Amino acid sequence: MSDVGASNLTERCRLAGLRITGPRKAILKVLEDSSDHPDVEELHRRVKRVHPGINIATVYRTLNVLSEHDLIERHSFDDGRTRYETIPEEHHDHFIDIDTGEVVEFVSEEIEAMQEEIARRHGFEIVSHRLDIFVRRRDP
Amino acid sequence: MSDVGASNLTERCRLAGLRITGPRKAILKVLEDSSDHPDVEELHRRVKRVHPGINIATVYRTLNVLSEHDLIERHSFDDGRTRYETIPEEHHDHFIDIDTGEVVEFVSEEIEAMQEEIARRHGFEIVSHRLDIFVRRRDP
DNA sequence: CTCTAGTTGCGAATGATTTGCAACTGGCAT
DNA sequence: ATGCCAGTTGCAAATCATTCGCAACTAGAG
Ligand SMILES: [Mn+2]
Ligand SMILES: [Mn+2]
Ligand SMILES: [Zn+2]
Ligand SMILES: [Zn+2]
Repeated sequence: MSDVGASNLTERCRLAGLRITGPRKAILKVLEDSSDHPDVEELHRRVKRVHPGINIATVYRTLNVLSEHDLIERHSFDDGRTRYETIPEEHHDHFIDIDTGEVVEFVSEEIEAMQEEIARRHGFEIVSHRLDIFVRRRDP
Repeated sequence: MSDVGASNLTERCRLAGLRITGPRKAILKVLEDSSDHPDVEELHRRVKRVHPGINIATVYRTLNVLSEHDLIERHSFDDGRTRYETIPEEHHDHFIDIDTGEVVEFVSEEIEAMQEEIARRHGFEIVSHRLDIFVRRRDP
């Protein structure tokens, strides 16, 4: 039970030639189960619940490996620690509520298209980008 | 001689109630004279040329004060160190050439407008944002 | 089952940035 | 001009997130 949706991330790891060890299984599961943007400490905390002995250095190393293989995404949001999320179905950018720290995702085909357009005008080819919009709830 | 263009930044500091000390004069001058996006070490190097005794902790502290008063802008660009630039006449975003590290500025009214639009749709008010586009020169 | 390169735990090392503290010094008030 | 004192500085030590060295494991190919 609970094995619904054969772990895509684990399969992708295998394809990337990564060993599927106990600590990694735990980390992958936590990543898949997370729908927010946790930092390393928080991921470590979550992973310990299923794999108590895990060391935070292992979490760091595994996240680096996963991110080098483009299996997860790394974010900054300017609060000093790096945050992570699984690669989404569809690319999105983020609103960060500066009052609550809440992160809200959004998609804008128009903005994406305009980026391509302006990059082309400058003779550049886009490799990646990040659009972080720091916001505050509208006074109603 | 060379005192052309009475230092706007210094005046803004005075208005903000900051003391204009020797070390600060030097830092402000370097910031005004820089048209790139130097990091703290580089700024420290440049400041030492006009004020040899300055300590890097002072540079850090001053940059923090200036940035808290919105007199300069802080950037990340994902290379581990924080970079700075004076607040520009007109807001702009950045291309970062991942091969050379070169930073190129651009302005897109359209993208700015779309951000406002989408933020409004989500019930947010934009406080600030950052759009960093990591690029590579087009194969000609 | 064996063997080995990949992985892990642990503690020490890094590197950027911050901080405690005593010694200075702008610049407003006499 | 002179004095005063909160803001500032230099220096060294402390933080904080992240990385690394290394010896002990172990996944998984053959
Ligand atoms: Mn996201
Ligand atoms: Mn710029
Ligand atoms: Zn985007
Ligand atoms: Zn912008």
